[in-house]
Amino acid sequence: MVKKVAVLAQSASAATSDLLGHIRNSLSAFHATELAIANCILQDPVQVSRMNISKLADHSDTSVASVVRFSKTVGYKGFPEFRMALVGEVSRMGQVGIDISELDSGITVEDSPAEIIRKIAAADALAIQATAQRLDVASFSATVDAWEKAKTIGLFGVASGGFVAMDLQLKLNRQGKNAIAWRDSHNALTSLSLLGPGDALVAISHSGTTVDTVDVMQEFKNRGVTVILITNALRSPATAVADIVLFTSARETTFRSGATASRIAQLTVVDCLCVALAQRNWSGTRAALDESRAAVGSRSGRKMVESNSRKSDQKPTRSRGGK
Amino acid sequence: MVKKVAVLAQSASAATSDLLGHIRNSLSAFHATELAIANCILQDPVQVSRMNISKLADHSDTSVASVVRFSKTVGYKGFPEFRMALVGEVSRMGQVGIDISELDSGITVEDSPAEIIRKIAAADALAIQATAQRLDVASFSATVDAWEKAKTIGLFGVASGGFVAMDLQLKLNRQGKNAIAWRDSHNALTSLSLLGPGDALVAISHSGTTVDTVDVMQEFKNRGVTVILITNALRSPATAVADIVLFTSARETTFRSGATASRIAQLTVVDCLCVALAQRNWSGTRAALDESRAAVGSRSGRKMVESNSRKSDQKPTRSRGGK
DNA sequence: CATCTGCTGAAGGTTTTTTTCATCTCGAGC
DNA sequence: GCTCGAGATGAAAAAAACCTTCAGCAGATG
Repeated sequence: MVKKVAVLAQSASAATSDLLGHIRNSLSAFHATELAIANCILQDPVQVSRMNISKLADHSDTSVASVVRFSKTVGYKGFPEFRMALVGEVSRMGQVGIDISELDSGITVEDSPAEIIRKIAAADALAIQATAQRLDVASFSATVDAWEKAKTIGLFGVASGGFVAMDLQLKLNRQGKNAIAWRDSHNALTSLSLLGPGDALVAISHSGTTVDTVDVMQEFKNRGVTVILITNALRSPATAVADIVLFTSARETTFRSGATASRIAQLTVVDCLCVALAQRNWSGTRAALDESRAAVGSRSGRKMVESNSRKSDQKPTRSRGGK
Repeated sequence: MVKKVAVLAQSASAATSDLLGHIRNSLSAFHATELAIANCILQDPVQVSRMNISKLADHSDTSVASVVRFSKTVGYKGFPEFRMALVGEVSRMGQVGIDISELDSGITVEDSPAEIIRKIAAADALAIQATAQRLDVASFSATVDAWEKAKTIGLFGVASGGFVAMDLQLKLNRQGKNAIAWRDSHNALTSLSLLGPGDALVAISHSGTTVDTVDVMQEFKNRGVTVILITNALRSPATAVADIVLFTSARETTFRSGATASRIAQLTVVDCLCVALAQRNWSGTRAALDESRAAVGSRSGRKMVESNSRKSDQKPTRSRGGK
């Protein structure tokens, strides 16, 4: 009787990931051989999903080793995993037909308001699910470790990434964790001495190419700070510098100004991290939360019916009693 | 070396047929070991789709050989083919939707990191979809009308709602639309005269009960400004004041500090609005977007190559990021 | 009770995938 | 222009996954 209790994670929502879109997005970051492989895949995903590694290497005029490397680059443990993902994608495409490719076409001038809402919501929801599915659990845990260890956490992001950074500061402070958000490199570098070895810096950059962000990351890294990067780009100057990289998987559609889907994905990641951190030290967190809530409550005055305040008092439900 | 000319027809049709149903139907025709395997698969197809042949043999207390035989019995050339079919099936199943019952259980202290990620992502994705579905198109269009007409748009939100407001300001400015975000009532009321009849104020409040927000809304309304509210609460002091209300549908789970799912829903709504606004005046928007993009572009290009050469130090932890 | 049929797992052979390592390319610095 | 080094690439060895063969065993049948 072999009782397998192994919590081999990543169970249910295994389904949604926009693999092909992600590859198409990253085309510019690929090398010659990677590009050849990527083109092969994009050109006929169905065929490729039926090939084994040597066939694909052959078909793309590269070597098996390169295919393995490619699989790893796009975020899988090896070729079989990659192929599974591709099979899933193809299978879904076959079922819904246009659903995913519809995102590519983006939004047109003739779309009705209802259409706009539907398409954007679909893109955003997909971004979240794809991000969650592809998020590397090891890097995720490493980040939480780093945060737990850090006396102070620095946060950096420009433009819309800055809002995520500020949001994160708010969340960490609420837990009683020391955190400071900077939104431009000058301020960040001026405060360089606030962080030191054992501390952590979180940089948020959709493209990973903003020069200010890379500069800040490098400077802090030189001081021995653990540098964590949240980005959507598989390979970029920023990923080269970072100690830990957390990837989001968002595809932008036309008509959308900045990196909105990406920011939503970033928020989700950040939220997951905060919850994981809170979970590590539940009693302490609860105390801090209660305090900050009390402080806000007294200001909110009259009609404090907020559902939050009720929920916070419950302990999280302990699920199973024994082991 | 007898090459079996496997029944290709089978595997082709398998792409669209109901594999799990097929197995369930055939349960009675199976032998002891086959039954064990079948049960394993039916019980948790998602897990099984991730196992290799020996894991599955182990998990079902049978042998590798039996699993191969089983795969052939169900109509495939071998185990890999069978597994691909299963992956496809699972992938399609997952597409249908998120298990809602899961959300109610919330997050427990024992949840693994992977669990946390999955649950939060599901909650967030659900919030987006629910919001999109329930969003009242009439109110939505009315908001866009109001924005189009307004010379200046005021934006107000406190705490995390403030970030959404600032984000929105960024997006509107990028389109060449005049918008100002305030994050506390004092500043907002000081700038009261910036808005007048024909202009619009957007207030963002998850609960709709924050007293500052209601005050600001009331003051602007008294000046003849069209007041738009984005909130999650069906009835609140704020909804009573607003001219137009856009509802988000986010459920918070335990263990989550603020209203994260709610904020993500707010962002989605805001993004839809911006796109709809942009659509009304596409050519003008595109010009503005191009301009702002050019301005940013010239800043982020230059140093890419230089930082590449620094890659020597350390690579980011990739998939196998052990300790 | 002997025999037959057909399921079963272990062992060994085959294919597929991963890792390692020597070679190559390209750009930076002198 | 030359040298040097970092990274990219493919060949081949090593590892893993998979399939086939074969002997053992249980239950049915004459």
